[in-house]
Amino acid sequence: MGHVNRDIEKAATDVGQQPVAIGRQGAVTIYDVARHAGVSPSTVSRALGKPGRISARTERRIQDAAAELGYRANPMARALPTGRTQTLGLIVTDFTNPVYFDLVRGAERAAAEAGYTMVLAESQESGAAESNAVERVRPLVDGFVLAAPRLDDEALTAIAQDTSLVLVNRAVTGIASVVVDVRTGLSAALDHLRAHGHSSIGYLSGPARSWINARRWEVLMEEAPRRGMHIVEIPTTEPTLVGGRDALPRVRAAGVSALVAYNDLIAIGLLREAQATGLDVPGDLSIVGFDDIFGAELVTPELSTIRVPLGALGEAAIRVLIGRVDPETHEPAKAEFVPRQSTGPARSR
Amino acid sequence: MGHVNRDIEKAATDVGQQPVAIGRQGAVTIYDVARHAGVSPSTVSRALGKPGRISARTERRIQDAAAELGYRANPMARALPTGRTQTLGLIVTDFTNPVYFDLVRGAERAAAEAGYTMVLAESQESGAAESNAVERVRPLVDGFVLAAPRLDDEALTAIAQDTSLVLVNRAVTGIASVVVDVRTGLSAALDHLRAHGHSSIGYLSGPARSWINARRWEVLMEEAPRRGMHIVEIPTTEPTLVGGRDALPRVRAAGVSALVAYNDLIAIGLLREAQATGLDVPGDLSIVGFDDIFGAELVTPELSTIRVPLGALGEAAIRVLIGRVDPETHEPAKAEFVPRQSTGPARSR
DNA sequence: TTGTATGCGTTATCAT
DNA sequence: ATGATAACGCATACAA
Repeated sequence: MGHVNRDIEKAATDVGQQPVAIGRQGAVTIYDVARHAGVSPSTVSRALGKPGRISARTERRIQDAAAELGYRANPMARALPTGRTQTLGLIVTDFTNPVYFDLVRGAERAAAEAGYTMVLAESQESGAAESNAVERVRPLVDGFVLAAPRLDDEALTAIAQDTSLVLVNRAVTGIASVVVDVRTGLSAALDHLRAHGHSSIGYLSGPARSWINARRWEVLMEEAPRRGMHIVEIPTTEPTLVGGRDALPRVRAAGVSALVAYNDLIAIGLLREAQATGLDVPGDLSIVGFDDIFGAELVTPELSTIRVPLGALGEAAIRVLIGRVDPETHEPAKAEFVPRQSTGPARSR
Repeated sequence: MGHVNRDIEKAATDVGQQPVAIGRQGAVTIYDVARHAGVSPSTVSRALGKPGRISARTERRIQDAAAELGYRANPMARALPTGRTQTLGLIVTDFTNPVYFDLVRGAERAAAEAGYTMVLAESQESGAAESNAVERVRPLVDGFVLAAPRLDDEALTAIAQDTSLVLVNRAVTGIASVVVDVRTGLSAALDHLRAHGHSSIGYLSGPARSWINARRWEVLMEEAPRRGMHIVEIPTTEPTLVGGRDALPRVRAAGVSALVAYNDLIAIGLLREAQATGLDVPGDLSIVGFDDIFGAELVTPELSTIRVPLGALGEAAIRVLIGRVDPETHEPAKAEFVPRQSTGPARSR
């Protein structure tokens, strides 16, 4: 699959030995810097650790020596006595789900800004794979973020007991979490649909084990009747394009004129399948997505959706994790309805 | 932004102390396991390290003890004597660029499969940010993958000198790299366009510093004339939707009937802008994208594009990095033309 | 086969 | 203000 030269790791000796990946063998240590600056290793450690506590003169000398020798601290060696790795973890269920793009970016930026490095893991579908990912990541981070975990409360609580953990889009008592307030967005969407004459709508639901799915449905159940609208839950097989596509028969059977989907993927899948079978969107069917992922405004008609500030969410999760933000006082970000072209007047039939 | 309870790190004592993220303080070590199993620490180390080299009986006993105590090796402590962290890095220019989704996933899977964990970093645009990312990641990984680096050959060579490095979509003498063969895909696209009567086409180019951009243009320059087609390079401001959108005036001025874009983002940006100004695609303009990202078949008309096997590419990069695959013998993956709806007969005008 | 001793690079606790 | 020294948890060379 690749080509071109193979990287040869230069051994300490001149004879090339292991062509394998090796950390850094001839790295310069604080001992080298100490010798070069004519001080003791511990002084070097202090000078580079907290620039306040030693004489300005020797501090300069040490910094110069470090720069000259190209000294870079060994994070592993540092982690041993301190117990902190300056590394944070992020575990998502599916990389290729566009929902996570901005979340990952937001998290990575916040982490980098605070001097942390991100380790990333994917937990596929199952709780088992999620457990694996957790166990693999846990030992080498100072804490981690779990996005939309499928693990149950008990398992999560156990994890949080000896590792700092922040949940995204999932609330468990006793565990820090960052969630989005979807009520305003959902309400706006319902108002919009009602204004267009829709009185009976369907909710294309997400995974049964998903906390936010339950939350969204819950809010819908409260807000729709309040507006004199009927609402039914229409299950999907998976929260993807094909899940949306496969739901069309059930949607037609349900006889609703408008839909709110668990996410944009489902919404788009349904939209395209509906068009493929000759339905007009929004003429015959109004569709509202959720998340506002990349691609939502690429489809024709552009997808009306409830935008979730994913980037901000990822950022917030990291901030909470490193203690820069008190989750108690900070108020939840709000999802916002974005009307586009996939919603319109209900056709009387 | 968040809410709900704050995670409290349980100190070794019963009195809660630091509410901050701390690695793992009361962790069980090989000493605990050794005591529990009635052997020496080194025996434990061996039993857990290479299950072959000690008596089967004591090995069992040790494994049981480890399991009972919930022992998990400390990667940092292990990394110190061995010099290897069992961690691999991946640096991309932009997380939210859909091109990387599959690349990241492929890489993460290959890494996980081989027992490695991935650390991820984003290098924004500039070479400076890329350097930062490299320096931040480098010390804690056994090696890393750099996707479409903006750094110059010299800088890359310097990095590769003391860290294992694999380049994706960039070739530098002396550094391992994984690239895709675009000639077949490009040729197929040109054949397709010529068959539809296009004789003059434009190439919407990517970043000037991009190696693959140069490569693609090069191949186009060879293959188009060979088919009796004219080809012109049409620069874009950035490899994004807006870059494609902004290129429309130049496209019209160039008077070409078909375009090949540096990537799908540019292609889609142009496609939508063309439609917005009343042009018909493919009636007035045929457009071919590059990469086949998520979203390429979401637009109307669906985008014809040259598919790059990103997932396989990420996987291959990791395999090369950990030495599972010899980049010399493995032959490059081939890009493949995927005709869809954005290409069609040239309208005589 | 198993135990003992030493070192990995750094921070932290003592002295000085 | 600075220097010696002991951990941190694990791997390994050597001894038994």
